[in-house]
Amino acid sequence: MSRIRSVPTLDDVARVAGVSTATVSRCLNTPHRVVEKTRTKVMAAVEELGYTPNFGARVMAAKRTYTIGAIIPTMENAIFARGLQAFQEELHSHGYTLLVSSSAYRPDIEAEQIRSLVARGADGLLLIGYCRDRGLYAYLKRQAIPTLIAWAFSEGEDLPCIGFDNRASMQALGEQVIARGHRRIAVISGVVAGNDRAEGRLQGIKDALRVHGMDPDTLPVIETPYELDTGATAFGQIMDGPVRPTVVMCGNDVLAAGALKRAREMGLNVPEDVSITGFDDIELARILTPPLTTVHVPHREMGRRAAVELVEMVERKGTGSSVQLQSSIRMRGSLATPG
Amino acid sequence: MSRIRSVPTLDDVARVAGVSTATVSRCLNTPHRVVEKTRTKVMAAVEELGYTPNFGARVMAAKRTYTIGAIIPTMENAIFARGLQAFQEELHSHGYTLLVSSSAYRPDIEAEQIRSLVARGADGLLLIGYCRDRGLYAYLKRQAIPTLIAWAFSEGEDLPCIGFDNRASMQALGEQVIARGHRRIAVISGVVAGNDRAEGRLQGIKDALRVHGMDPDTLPVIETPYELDTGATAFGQIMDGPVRPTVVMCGNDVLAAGALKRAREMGLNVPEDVSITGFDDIELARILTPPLTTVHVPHREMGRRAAVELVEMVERKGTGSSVQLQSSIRMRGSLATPG
DNA sequence: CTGAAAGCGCTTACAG
DNA sequence: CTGAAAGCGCTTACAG
Repeated sequence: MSRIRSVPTLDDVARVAGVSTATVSRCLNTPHRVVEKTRTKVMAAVEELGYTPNFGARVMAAKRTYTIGAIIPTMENAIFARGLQAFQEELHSHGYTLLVSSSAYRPDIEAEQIRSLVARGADGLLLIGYCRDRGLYAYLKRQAIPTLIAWAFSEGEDLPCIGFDNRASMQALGEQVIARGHRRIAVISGVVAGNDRAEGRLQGIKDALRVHGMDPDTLPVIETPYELDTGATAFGQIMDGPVRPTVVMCGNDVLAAGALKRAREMGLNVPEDVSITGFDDIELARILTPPLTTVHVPHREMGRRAAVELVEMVERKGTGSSVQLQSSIRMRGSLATPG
Repeated sequence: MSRIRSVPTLDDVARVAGVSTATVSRCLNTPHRVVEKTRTKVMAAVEELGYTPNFGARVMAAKRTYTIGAIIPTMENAIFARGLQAFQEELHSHGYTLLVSSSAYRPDIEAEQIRSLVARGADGLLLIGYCRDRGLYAYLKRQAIPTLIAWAFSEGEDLPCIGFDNRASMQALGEQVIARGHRRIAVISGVVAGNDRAEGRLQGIKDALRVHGMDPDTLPVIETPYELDTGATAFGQIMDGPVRPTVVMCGNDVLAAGALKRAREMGLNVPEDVSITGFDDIELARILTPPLTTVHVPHREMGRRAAVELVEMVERKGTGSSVQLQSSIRMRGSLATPG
């Protein structure tokens, strides 16, 4: 069969340079172990042929890809964007390439993507949150692939994590809300099933109620995907209900932005008629009118440290250690004392 | 490298199942060509060992990855997020996996990532816009890797593209602005160097001026990266200048949002004191106060069709055809007739 | 410093 | 339907 010689191989380079493939390989990977004269010759051949190493072959022979895989629930809103960008920048400075996939919050797709990334020889993996099938963890363990969990912090898990305490953070915000005199509180939560961050945030609000002697079981909660429109719809439902709350606490800033939008459409003034709070402090929060009271999360810091930690795990073959970051409350115009 | 030893290979499966590696491979890739009984036996062994094919080896032997690579300039703001999500969904329905990298608008990083994705055996590539080194195009051609350009439309290029005419779209908006009576126009543009979309949009505004007999050379333009804060800063500079414009046209919605924010901080009312326009119609545009007049781009449609087109190119080995999509203007509260 | 050769884990004509 | 074997393109002990 006639071979199409359009893509040059190591062999071609070796032939053109008049050396062995071993020498070419050395020129590319450990240039200091080849004498200058040979190296010059080889590099000229590389240049002439426009040679690029075949990654698959390289991975197979060397068992090392300098690739880190990350799977995030969504690319659509800005929740993960900032942190991921910092993650990538830090990885890049250590010589690693980041490959990203988004699972659309679907566990089955996430599982598929994990396997795909592992099979592609990812040296390490970044995953969001803890909630997933036990089998998947067993798989990761068997493949012995360094894995770090981000955007969540929890003691006593098998895998190291880097993040903050979603529950305690939201509780702190809840207590501030109550301290300002709010008693009729409603919640627009993210979908809790399979999402430990959303679950934690919801529980945090309930914790705050308990602390103040209120009954968490009567708290009105609407669960909905993290989208502007669903946030708007949920807000409408709540405000059309029999008992209007004085504050609507949202599971994240995107939901809160949707709520704010609907409030405006309904002719309600925020915060005079109703207060609204968010979570994450994405850029959006500062440019809304009024700006959003929310929980600030150190996204960039989290991304950067996740990269440092994961590279450490990959290179030192260590098990990694968990890092807890602090969140903080940003008081802005969308929260006031109830009128 | 204890990791390597513990991961089961095709050989292990073959041994456990008592068949040849060829048969195991067939069970995995072309199951209908293996009798049921053998297949059951093999699949049991696969299950028992928790076998996952080594991707590198597979790529090398089969020359096919069912992977599409995409490199976008940024993940930080929502410009590409929606379209990319649709791209991924459509690819997934065709059995392909998407791998994404972000170049931070840096040509050197983009080049590196293109080579990395190609070396990793990507079956096809999605790139944003046309501006890049000729050598890179030569490389892609030599590697014979199907490549589609998105977010831009231009006739007579080597590679097929899917997108809209950035220049004509912005011209249309510019003409509307002028038709409303604006004569003192200022522009906050994205960085034009290496960004044909930003360049096209800027030219579009100048085209509009020409059509109305105005001099494009006296148009005040500030070029700045696509960020909220830079948009805000640029807006401040413009409004602190000697001649205040009646309208500030921005290169995209993110810049416009920043401008709007600074306007508020300066105590200026939009659109009474000054009008502001954007481009892209990302979600943000609708929730700002006032909502943004902008150019609507069919992001999801673009992403979806890009996927269809690229899969076609990969599977039919065709050269692909270009698709031009229509943008449209969204008139909202941020634009009014000058007071 | 350099080369011959084994091996990485898979797929796929080619026989049987 | 199934197996033996060549080959994909690279890396890396092992010799020399």
